[in-house]
Amino acid sequence: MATIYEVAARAGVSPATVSRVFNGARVSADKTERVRRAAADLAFTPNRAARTLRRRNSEVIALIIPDIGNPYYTEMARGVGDVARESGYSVVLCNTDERGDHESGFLQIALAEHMAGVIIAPASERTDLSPVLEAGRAIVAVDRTSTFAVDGVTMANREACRNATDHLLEQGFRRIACVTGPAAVETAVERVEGWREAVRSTTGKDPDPQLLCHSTFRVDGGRDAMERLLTLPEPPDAVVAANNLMGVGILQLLNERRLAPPAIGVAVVGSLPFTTMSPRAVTVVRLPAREMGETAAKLLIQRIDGDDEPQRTVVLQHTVEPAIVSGDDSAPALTPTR
Amino acid sequence: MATIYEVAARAGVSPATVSRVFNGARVSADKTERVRRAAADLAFTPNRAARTLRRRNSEVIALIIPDIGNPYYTEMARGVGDVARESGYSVVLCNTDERGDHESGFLQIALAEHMAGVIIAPASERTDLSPVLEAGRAIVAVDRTSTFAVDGVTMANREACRNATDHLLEQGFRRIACVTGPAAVETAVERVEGWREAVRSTTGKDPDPQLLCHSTFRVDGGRDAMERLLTLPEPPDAVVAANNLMGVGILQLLNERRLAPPAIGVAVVGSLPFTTMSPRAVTVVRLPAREMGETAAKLLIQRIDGDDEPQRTVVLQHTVEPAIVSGDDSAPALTPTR
DNA sequence: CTGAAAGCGCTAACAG
DNA sequence: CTGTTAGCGCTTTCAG
Repeated sequence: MATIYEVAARAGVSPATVSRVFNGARVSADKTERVRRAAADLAFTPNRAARTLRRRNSEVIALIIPDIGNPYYTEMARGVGDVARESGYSVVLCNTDERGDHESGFLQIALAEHMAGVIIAPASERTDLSPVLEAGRAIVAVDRTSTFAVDGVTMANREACRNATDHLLEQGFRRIACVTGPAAVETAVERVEGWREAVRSTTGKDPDPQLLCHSTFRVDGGRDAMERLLTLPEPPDAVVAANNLMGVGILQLLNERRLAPPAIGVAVVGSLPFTTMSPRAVTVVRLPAREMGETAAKLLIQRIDGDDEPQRTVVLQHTVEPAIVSGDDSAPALTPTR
Repeated sequence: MATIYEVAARAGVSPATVSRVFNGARVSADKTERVRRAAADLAFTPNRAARTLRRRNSEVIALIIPDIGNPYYTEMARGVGDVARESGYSVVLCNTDERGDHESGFLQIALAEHMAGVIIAPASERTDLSPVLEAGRAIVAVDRTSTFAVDGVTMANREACRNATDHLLEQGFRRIACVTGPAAVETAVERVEGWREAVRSTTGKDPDPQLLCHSTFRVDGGRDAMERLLTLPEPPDAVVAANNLMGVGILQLLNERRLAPPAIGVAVVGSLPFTTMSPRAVTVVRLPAREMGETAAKLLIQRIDGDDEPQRTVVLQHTVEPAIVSGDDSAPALTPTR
């Protein structure tokens, strides 16, 4: 690892000039050329730790997500990565497993490493973002909002789940269960509201509380919840899954029990990326995860670049891919794989 | 962000003593206590850039993978993360999208940031790892080997695919296709060999070359390949997918064409984590991805800690979860979800 | 056990 | 446009 001094010596210029060449400051063509050549000869790469120390600012963005095993977040990560790379930032992915302690650990590290900014899907609405704010670092919340004053990018969760439920109602289902995530997670709660709204506005009354199941936002969570629902004295005739993974779990269990749709109505909020069944019997509400990542990254980079407009929140719109209950079953699947 | 000097002043000691307290060097109990208190009061966090600059070594490990959208790699990432965290390292995930240029970019960054080590699933056998080696940094290759002299952790790819194919043969299939990844990817090729071996040893002759399909290691790749295979004058009666995502694509297409197993035999090398079908009709060869990550992390940390034994390679064993062709179909699925 | 002091490699004034 | 110089915050000899 050659240093700027060795390059300077070899090129016959001062270290400052070398630094300037690598930072786009004005340097005569002649010296620029000599520096470039010397740097190439020595395989020089600027020492980022030194640069960060000096500038009190690095070129990396932390992306903190609750579940790296969920394709929804990895798709989002792709969006963040693409936009960030275009602007010269690297993204480091931090997986909290929905644990608050890991979350604050990563936040800590982001500050200690002087990272340029952080994009976080907070495990809780009350995740303490104040250290970041106080340090004057850029931050944007994705997927879930925060009680702290930060920019945000979210989905229209209530509407998404309402749309999903509406499709089930249109198909004639009347006893529709809702399987959602932990009550502490905002998206889980908002989606329940959408479900309740839809049922209420069609049937004129609140859904049976027994039909609401909280569980984890994972495959197991969906399985467990569905299992519980099936043991009800009066089981549901349809179910709406509040996230993709729960949808997978629900469908797995139903398949095992020989209850696959259309025997029972199923709608899922979120895409089923790696499903192997023809998804035509399931209503899927596609959430633009990648776009969410891109938007968050753009917002963050604007802030890093000094934008100090008032706090903003962007709400992204979903698209509904309705189940086909009857019709030409040999047509291609409606849900594109990628 | 308080500095070590402010903490020192508040505790009435020298900066060196503060440093010692935070690095586990011997300091009197009295001063240790005063330093701890002062640090807490000031919410002091050591500046990592400074520490890294000085020590020429950071506490982060780079994990470079070709496809963050593949659950196989995210499972592996979990394994790496868990082991690393236990030893006080943070892991940053770098997604190359199977692109050599991104790959070398990340390698560059890892060096420039003086990261403690890197774990890489090389996009190609010939990915240039020499800069890392020359810098004396620890490195281990996972999933795929390297022509460079580095430690490695891989799967028994040939055997895995051979086992998968054998199960198909045992079920009586005789015209078995193999759908695999790019010919440039080692795992893709090794798995083909396993297929060929199995076919040869049972039928006594080489498989029909038309039955071998190279494509991308993704869902689309599996779909495309399967589609091609079905147009053959003499289509296969079974197919072995060389990775999980291709397996998903193949099953999707077969479902759409109403050709789902057991109408056609299917075996997959790799788990089907988010599949919604009952997987009992499909032979799955489970690859211990998480364990691979854990092993790689342990190996890497040993090297970081100065171990200079000769180069090592660990080969992990898979487990076969055979398809159930006949029998009690209402039993639980054989493939656990998590 | 503790403090003083010298950098790690880079950038950013400040002169010239 | 270019060189000199003074640190960024931390660790680590080297004395004491």
